[in-house]
Order: sequence, then structure tokens, then C-alpha cells
Amino acid sequence: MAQNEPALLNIDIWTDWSYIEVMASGRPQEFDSNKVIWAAMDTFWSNGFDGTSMQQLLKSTGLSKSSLYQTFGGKQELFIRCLEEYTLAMKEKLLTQLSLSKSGIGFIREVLLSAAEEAKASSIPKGCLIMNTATEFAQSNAAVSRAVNKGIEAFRTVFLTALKKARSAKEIDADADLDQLSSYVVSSMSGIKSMVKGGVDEKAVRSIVDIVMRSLS
Amino acid sequence: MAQNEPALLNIDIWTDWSYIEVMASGRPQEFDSNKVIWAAMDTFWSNGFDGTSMQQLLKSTGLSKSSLYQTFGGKQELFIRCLEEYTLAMKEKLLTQLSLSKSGIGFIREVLLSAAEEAKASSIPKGCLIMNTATEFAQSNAAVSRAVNKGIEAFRTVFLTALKKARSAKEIDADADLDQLSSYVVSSMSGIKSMVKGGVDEKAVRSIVDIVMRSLS
DNA sequence: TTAAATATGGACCGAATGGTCCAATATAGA
DNA sequence: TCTATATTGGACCATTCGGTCCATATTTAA
Repeated sequence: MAQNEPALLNIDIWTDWSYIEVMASGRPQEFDSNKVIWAAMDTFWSNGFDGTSMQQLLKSTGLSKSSLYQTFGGKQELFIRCLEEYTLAMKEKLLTQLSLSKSGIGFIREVLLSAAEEAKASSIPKGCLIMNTATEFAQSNAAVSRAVNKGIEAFRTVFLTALKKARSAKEIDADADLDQLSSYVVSSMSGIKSMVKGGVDEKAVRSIVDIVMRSLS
Repeated sequence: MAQNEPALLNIDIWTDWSYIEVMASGRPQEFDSNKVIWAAMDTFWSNGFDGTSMQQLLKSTGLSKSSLYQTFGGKQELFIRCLEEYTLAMKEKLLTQLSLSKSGIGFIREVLLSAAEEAKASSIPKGCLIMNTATEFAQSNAAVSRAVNKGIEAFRTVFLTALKKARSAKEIDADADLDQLSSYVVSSMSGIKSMVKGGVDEKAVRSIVDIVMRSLS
């Protein structure tokens, strides 16, 4: 892929009727749209967009080809739905985790260290779907770029919230520019994850996290 | 792609005879192997491994299919040659740049800021071939991982040299752990480049660079 | 001039690609 | 029960994929 996008409207409202709850009669859907999206997301997450074939997608979702095309429109449309769902779910999960954590700084450290866990694990590191996609597509496809941007902004928002919490608790400098710092944390997160994908070991990852954390406070 | 590697020795000495200078008679090669590698590298760099087709490769290199297969073995072998050449060339270029620069810290800042240039440019950002590949393949292919690791180590070496120079010039703390810092710089570089690919604007990139630089001294 | 060695272009390969289409099936409401 | 509406599985599509192979062209050394 990584070519220019086709010259058509990419508003999947027109092809994906799952937004509308029942409305008309007929045979009901036999699958859970959300589970399908998560299954597809996991496949894209591990293999990238180009690296994922329709066959893999059909296998992991359990759908038939026509169901997938009818419901989601196509590979790219499904992919973008996955990016959106990923963004939404991650943001929610992280904000919950943040609200449960005592310290804003501690929360950020936890999140960064979760990358180190991937380095320790024997399985192949998946990284972050949003940043993987940024790397794969760069700015070659407008619809994808839009979804990636929203993802990055979501992460930035989460970290900004954490930094504000940290400032309130006087964990960080009172007059630090939190907007800039939040971008820095996203960037650092992305860098660390790519190092893990590159094979850097857990110890090295932890020392990078330490340096990042030191630069916050 | 992104599957497991085939169970065969990947020592391209056996398939690529361009190492041997002439030795036997016969029709001489009509193309410059190095130029071919650079043309292929540029294509892989822009589109990734999966995103690059043989057709594109033949077009960008100007080779015929048989010449390419005869000379390099195949798509993956050529790709790995590109990774190696990229590593070598980048290391050399950066070390030269470093030796010409007055300050180790200044050099690192220059390199990080070069990512900001990509954000400013209207063309699609290519990022770093090594980190792009790390992201695309993760640890799914041993031969590729080996090449990626060598690349990361090369970058680390460059930055380590710069940091030592900075320490000699008392630009940074005398008892900083330069090994750790060099990994941190590579990670930061990678993070910044992925932010650029994700569409973050130049100003934001520059502020991230500032924070990274501040954490060094 | 001849033989050996190499380069080259293109035909050809099977498999897989993303995508379309339709007949059969199943369900809900009238 | 009948009809309208959806879902579903699979046949089918042209195209492209990476890769092999061979006949031909070209060059060097003997």
C-alpha cells in the first residue's frame, strides 16, 4: 500500500450500517461487530496493514468475505475502524488507570515501563498500533493520517492530564510547559517501543525510561 | 511478509559474486552494484519492505529481473544489503559531521533537528530506514533483526562518541553514564522521527528536541 | 576463431492478492 | 404464510505477487 488514497468519500456511515440499531427487519447479524473489530485490530497490530492479508483477516475475525465487505466496506475501511477503536479504548483504559493511580508521574512511569515488559516477554513485540501505522504510512494516505493524528492527540491528552495531576501534587516544576512535555512523553513512548521492536533488551529500556522520567521532574 | 524466515543460510557471499573483482572472464556487469543498492534502498526507505514490489524495484534500479536475482539473490537479500549499506553510509556520514563540528552536544542537536526539517518539508517523511524496519519486522525475521541491531549499535556508537567529546569539553556532567545516554539519544531520535511521520508540526518537533537536549546537560 | 563465462530480456509459473457478485438461507413484521 | 430485508458462503474475477528458467547476447581468455 502506502499509495495515494482513492478519490472518494471515506465516510463509512454509507457502507457500515451497524450504526443503526435495528430499524428494518431481516436476518440479524450473527457476529458481534465489536469483537470482529478487535480481532482484526490484533491482526493489523501484529502484522501492519500491508502485512495483513484478507485471508488472515477472514480467519481471525471468523467472517465470510461478503460479510466483511458488506459490513465494513473493505480492508482499508476496516483498518481505519480499528485505528479509531484502538484510540478510543486506549484512551479510556489509560484515563482509568490514571484516575486509580496516586501520582501523575508514577502513572507515566508505569506506562513507559510497560514497554519494557514487552522487551522481557519472549513473544514478538507489537508496539503501538498508532505509531506503527504512522511509521508504515507516514503521510501517504489522508484518511489514515487523520486517524493517526487523532490517536496521537488522544495520547497527548492523557499525558497532559497526568502532568497536570503531577503539577498539582508538586511533583514537577510549577512553570513547566505541560503541552510541550506531553508531546515529549508521546515521542519518548514511541521511541522506546521502536527500540524494543529493534531488539534492545529490558535493562537498556529501563535505563531509557529513567532518563525520560528524570527529565520531567 | 513479517513471517518467520526460511530455514536456510543467509550468507549472501554465496549468491552475490560482486565481491570478487573480475577473476573469471565473461561479459562484464553493465550496472554499478552500489548505485543499484542505493536506488533500491531509497525505494524500500519510502515504502517499507512489504510496501515495495519487485516491479518498483526493477524500475528504480533499472535492472532486469534476472540480473537482480542473479546478483542479489532475491528481494529479502537485496533488502538486507540495503540495510547494511545504509548503516555503513550513515555511520560514516555522521562521524564525519561530528569530526567537523566543534561541539558534541551541538552535533547531537543538529542531528535531532534534521528530523524537524522533514516535518517542514512538503514531501512525505521517510524517517530512518533502520527504525522503520524495526517497526515493520519487530523480531519476526532473524536475518533482518540482525541487520537492524547492527544499525542501532552503529547509531549508538556515533552518539557515544559525540557524548564523549561533549564530556571532554565539559558540556555535560562528568559522571553521566554515557552508554545509557547514547541509547536514550537513539530512542529519542526514533521517537521524534515517528512523530514527524505521524504529522506533528515543526514547532512541536523543535520543542521536543529542546527537552531532549536539556536532559543531556 | 573458438570456447567458456557471464549478462540480459522476457516468457512463464503457481499462488495469493483485494474485490465483486449471486444464489441460497434465514429472519422479522404484516 | 408471505414478503421484504439481511446475512452468508463460495464461485469467480483480473491483477499482482515473488520467483524460476531458458534462449540469446556479449565479452574475455585461450
